Amino acid sequence: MSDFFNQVYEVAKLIPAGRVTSYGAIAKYLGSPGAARMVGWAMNACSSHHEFVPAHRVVNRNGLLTGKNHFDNTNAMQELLEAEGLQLNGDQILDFEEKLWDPTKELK
DNA sequence: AAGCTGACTATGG
DNA sequence: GCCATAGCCAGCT
Repeated sequence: MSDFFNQVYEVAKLIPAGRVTSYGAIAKYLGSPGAARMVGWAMNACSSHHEFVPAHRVVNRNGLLTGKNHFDNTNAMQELLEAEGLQLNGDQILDFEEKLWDPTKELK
């Protein structure tokens, strides 16, 4: 498996509970701004990773749960987020900017 | 082996 | 403000 995927997983696992980040933010942190799709792809392949990856804490730049379709149950993602203290309006994360955890700012 | 695909994003009409 | 287009790059068929 490529290092890119591993790095995506590594960053994803660093996201604190109750916080979220965007695909683009991770891609940028990994040095490939614009490769947000690869981050999403990495999430899709996270089942091949040996450890748990909190893919539900990664959403698109609008705070929309675009990847919920890829969970076993389409409610699983929002339920997990709500269980972590996030407020959701359907697929939309409320106060997204407050909850946003940007690796390029928080880590570095 | 070559092309298609995708859980994104930014930009232009 | 919504639709179309173009970069992005690794895995899958």
